[in-house]
This record gives sequence, structure tokens and C-alpha cells, in this order.
Amino acid sequence: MGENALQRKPRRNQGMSIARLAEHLGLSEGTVSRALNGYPDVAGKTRERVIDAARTLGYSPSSAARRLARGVVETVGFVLPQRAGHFSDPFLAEMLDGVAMELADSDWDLIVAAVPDGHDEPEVIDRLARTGKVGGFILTRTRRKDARVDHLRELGLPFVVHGRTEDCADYAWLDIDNEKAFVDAVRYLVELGHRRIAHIGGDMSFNFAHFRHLGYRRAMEDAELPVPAGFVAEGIADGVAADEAMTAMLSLPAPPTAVVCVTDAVALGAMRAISGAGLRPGVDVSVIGYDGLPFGLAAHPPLTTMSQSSHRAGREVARMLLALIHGAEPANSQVLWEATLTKRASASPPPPH
Amino acid sequence: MGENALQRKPRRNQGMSIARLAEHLGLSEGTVSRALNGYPDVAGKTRERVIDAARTLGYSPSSAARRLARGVVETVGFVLPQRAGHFSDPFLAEMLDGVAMELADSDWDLIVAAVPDGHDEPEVIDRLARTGKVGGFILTRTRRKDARVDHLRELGLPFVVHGRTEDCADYAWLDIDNEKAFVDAVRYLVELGHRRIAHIGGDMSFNFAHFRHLGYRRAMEDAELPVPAGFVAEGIADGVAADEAMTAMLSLPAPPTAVVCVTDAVALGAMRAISGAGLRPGVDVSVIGYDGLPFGLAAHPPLTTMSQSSHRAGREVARMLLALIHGAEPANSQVLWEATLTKRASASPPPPH
DNA sequence: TTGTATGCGTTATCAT
DNA sequence: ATGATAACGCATACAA
Repeated sequence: MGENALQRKPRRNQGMSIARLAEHLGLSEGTVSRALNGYPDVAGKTRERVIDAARTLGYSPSSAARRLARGVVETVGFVLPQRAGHFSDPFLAEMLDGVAMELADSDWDLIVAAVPDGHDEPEVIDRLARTGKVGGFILTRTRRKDARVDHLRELGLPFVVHGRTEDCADYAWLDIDNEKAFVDAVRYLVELGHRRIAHIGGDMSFNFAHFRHLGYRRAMEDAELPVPAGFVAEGIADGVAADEAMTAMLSLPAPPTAVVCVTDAVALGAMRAISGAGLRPGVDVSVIGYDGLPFGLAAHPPLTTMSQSSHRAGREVARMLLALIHGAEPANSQVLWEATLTKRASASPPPPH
Repeated sequence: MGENALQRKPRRNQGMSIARLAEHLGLSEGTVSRALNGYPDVAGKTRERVIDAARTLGYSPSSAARRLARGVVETVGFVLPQRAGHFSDPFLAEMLDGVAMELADSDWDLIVAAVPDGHDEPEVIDRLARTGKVGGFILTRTRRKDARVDHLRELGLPFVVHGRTEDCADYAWLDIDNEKAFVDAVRYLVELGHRRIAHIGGDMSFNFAHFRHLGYRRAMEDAELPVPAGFVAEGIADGVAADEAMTAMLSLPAPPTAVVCVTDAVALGAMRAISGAGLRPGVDVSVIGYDGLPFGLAAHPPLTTMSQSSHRAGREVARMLLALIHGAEPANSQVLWEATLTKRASASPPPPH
């Protein structure tokens, strides 16, 4: 039967609809729909027959039609960070994978949108929301003041933020406790015997950079250690800038014996500056980074670093967003995860003075 | 919540539809639709009035309804590489940004799907295609034999491949000329005076690794240089493995004076091995990588490397896919781009023997 | 337990 | 130049 039917009408799935499926079965569209959607009031035998035929004929309901009929969306939006520049976020792909994977478990989809030149993020969010393409949003690379958050708040669509803004009481977010992470890092260095500890920080308008800086300050204060002039660099975003910043620190009258860096990329730059100054990273000057990049593992010496799985974070924010859409309270969906300190050879006790 | 919030409720476009817009204007739905879609047979004044009202009331057509009525999809699918592991592809995010940006110019959208555990890529492709969620696909990280390509070929949906398979005559693709890139790299080393040139290669089931290896072999043959036993490593995927491979090469009786590496990550691993053996990378042993990673720029010495913009590639494959969907011939959509060699200090003339 | 009828928001094909 | 009206594919309230 199969061959004949196929040869006569090589109809693609293109033309497969619930109408044709119903006709094929000698049933009404309504019954087929109910059978497929697990309604209780269809005969067991009928349901079996329907499901079977649907599989055989390769029928899947049209998402557009279903959306229209039910009024629900089953798609979430993810707006890629604007002006991300090249390679600025090694975790985006990983996080997207986590998000998409979690969504797939519920048969939801992920629309990824970029911000075209000449437009801004709120515009992109608006377009996706107004055309009914998505039923919620996931945000990442959050700034302390973030126009996207403000816009979504006003829009009234469910959203989950990876990170936080200054004012984060009324929406759902998942953040790493960056402050605690850097407190831990500094404490670890203090335990190793360091007293002159510096910090190479990032763009403080980013929430993560802000809190990492804060953690450094707090831990130094707690340990009653001074933060001499020149011991804190801000706005360092890559290895080259880090190299310069570290070089400047090493030329101080009393240079640091350890440095905590806002990212691994920055830490590796700092390590090069240390080598370049004729010192041994991890021996003369200890270095700690953040990210857990594979480059760090393969560095000389291997980089001590802090990290959290982006994939897991992606899964979690997706899970949270689905819960939100299903009615959960945003204020009950605020999660703070701790980063893990991976101890390697780039941080060790300071040289005897 | 106060009455204010309730009063502002009409601000939500939730309930905005062409029907309400038409009613508001005292026109029929049909006329409004035609005015908005640029049909010629509406009075100029009417069109103005309609467009104006649409903007004021924040109306955008429901994508689901439009899809249903017109039968076109305006969304393309991108299936994330399975088992990508952590950070395995620093370009994915960049490429996605390019794809999404190009699509946005035509008001198209991008659905990014992951492959859930226990499933495979063809299944994911199938689901997206059958539910009518996408009108075409973009593939990346192509293997020489790739089940996704076979499946899409059979499915009959338009698709563009970033990379190529063994048999690539009948579909659209954009690839980098990896063979030429590595021919150029080896030639450059030969011009510098090298004669003992090695290759650290990747997983040869990947198309790019295959052709990079091929390019190395061809250039060596062209230059009539021997490839001694131990001068080619295969299946090296990260810096740690590269470190080991390079260390082995350096312990050969006549070790190489230069090495071309399948990626920058591998090249950096090789550089560490060279330093570890007490030699100077870029002086005693020259190193060339591929990718143009920022880490390479900041390495010691800065890494000579080859690259092509992933963002531009993303834009181009999206452009090609749209053309395809609009009727272009796949066989006319096959593009080979050249990589650019960036000369830095990690490759220089060999030491005098 | 099943069939019928209606609506979701748009576009397209008719009329007028 | 504009207004009815019929699809598009599905879900569901209501009848039978």
C-alpha cells in the first residue's frame, strides 16, 4: 500500500494536514485533533489508529495554525548582545545550546535575533513581541542600567535575565555571585600569605565587572589590607590592555605579589606582562582569573580560575522562563549561583621577601 | 496594582488586530491589509491614514496569521552542532550574529535549535521542517560525510552549508579555501627559508581539518620537501593535546624548524611545548595557526595566523539562503573565500644551522 | 464517543 | 478604490 500511494502521490509533508489525515482515516478533523492532543473522550482504539496514521504519514501540526487557534506562542526570544565585537563572549554559544536544549524538552523553540546597525535592542524586542513571534525573553550580558530590562518591564512580557541590573527586585534573574567569588579569590590569596593584592577590572557598567570589583574591595577591607594607588585597573577588556595594565602595576615602587583578574583573557594578558618583566607568573606574582577557559588550563603555568557552567545557566534560565510563562511569580524566581574556584599553579605563596 | 495600570492596559498591543484597526478607521479589513502591504489599488490618502493609525496604535501583523494566510515561512533554522563540548567553537556566536543580522534586513527570523540528548540532528531538522517552523536551513561545522546534508537533500528544503561535504556538487555552500590557505602558509615558511616543516592537524572527519592537511601536503610536494615520519599529527583538538604532539616532534632526531597548526588553540599549545623544551617560539621554531583569535595577538610572540570573518560568513550564508528560497539555483550558489594570512612574530626565518 | 460549526488574524479573490 | 467573503490549519464548544 505504501509504495503505491507514494508513487501515485509523492506528496510531501508540505501538503500533510489534519484535514487530509482525517480523510485518510475516515474520521472528522475534530476527532483527530482530540486524539492527538490527548483528550479523554476518544475511544482508545481510535486514538491508537490516529496516532499510528499520523506517524506513518509524517504528520505534525502546523505551528502557525496551532498558535493561531490556541493563542499561545511556544517560542522565546533571545536578543544577541549588541556591539559584542569579535569573540567577546566565549559562552554565548554554550548558553544558547543550554537554552535551546531545555526548551526542546517542552517542544518550545528559540528565536535568536541580532540588532541591525542603526537600531537598538528595545526596537528588536518590540518587533518580536508585537508580531507575536515570542512569548517571553531571555537576556544576558546585563549592564547595571539596562534599557532592555526597562523596556521589557514596561511591555509586560515574561522575561528572565542572566545577570542583574541595579534594581532587580521585581523580575526574574539568575546570576552568579560575582562578589562572593572575588571575596573567595582574595581570601585564598591571603591564606597563601599575600598582602599586596591588585585587581584588574573590566567595564564597570557591566554588572559582573561591578560585583567582581566590589568583592575584591570587600575582601581587602575584611583582611585589613591596603589598596595602594595603582592597584586597581578599570575597563580592561582584553589581553593586550591587561598586559599594559599589569606592566604599569609591576613598575610601582611596591608592586603587587598577586592579582585577581576580571576574566581569564585578562589574566593571561597579565601573565604575559609578568613574564615580560622578567618575573615568573605563579611564583613571583600569583594570578587568578575567571571563566574556566581551556586556554587557561593549557597556560604556563596553568591558570587558577573561577567558573560556572554556561550550559547549565542556559538550561536554568530557560526553565525559569517556562515556569514564569506558566504563572510563576517573578519575585520568587531569583537565583544566585556560586562560582567554583579551580586551584592551579598560577597562584601560590608569595616569594620570601 | 493601581487603577493606573488597568487604565493603561490598552497600551498593550495584545488585543491589537487588523480587525480593530479597520474598525477604528471605518474601513474594511481588506483595505487596511492592502494599504499596509503596498498594493497599488488604494487611494494615496487612505494609505497614509492607515499607515499612520497602524503606527499610532502599535499594530504589527501577527506572524502566525500571516504565515497561515500566505503560506510562506520567513524563518530559517540553525541546528547547533551536537556534542560541541565547551567552547569548542569561538565563532558560532559571531556567525549567528551575522546570520540574524542579514535576516533581519529582510524581516526574517532565525530559530536556533539544539540537539537534545538521545536524539540526533536529522530528527531535529525534521521536526522544524514538518511543523512548518522554518523555510530553510543553515548548517555549519560540516563533516566530510554529514548526515544533516544527506537528510536535507532528501527533504527538499532549501539549505546552505558553511563548509562542504565530500560530495558537494548539488547544494549551496560557502567555504573557506582551507587547502589554499595552508598551501600559502607553507609557501610563506619556505620563502623564509624553512625546509623541515611539520603539521599538527585536527579531526580529519571535519572538512576544514581535511583540507588544511591536504594543503600542507600539496605545498610540501610542490616545494619538493620531504615529510619525515612524525612530522604530521592528526586528531589534535586542543592546546593540551597540541603540547604533547609538539613535544614529541621536538624530540625527533631532526626536529622541524616550523609547524603549521590546524587552529590557533593548537598553535598556542605548540608554542608552549616549544618554550617548555627550552626553545624560543618564532625564533628556533616558527609557528603558524588559523583563526585569528585575540589570544593569538596577545601571545608571546604574537601568533602568525590565517583567518576569515565569521560574521561576514554568517551574513553571506544567510543572503545565499534567502536567494535560494526565492528561486536561485543551488549549483550557482557555491562560494569559496580565501583566508588572509596575518604575519606576526611567531614565524620568522629558521635559525642558521 | 464522534461529528459539526465557529473562530483565531491575515491575505487573496471576488464583487461592487 | 473599497467591501464582502473565502481560505489557511488547527482547536474547541456544542450537538448528536
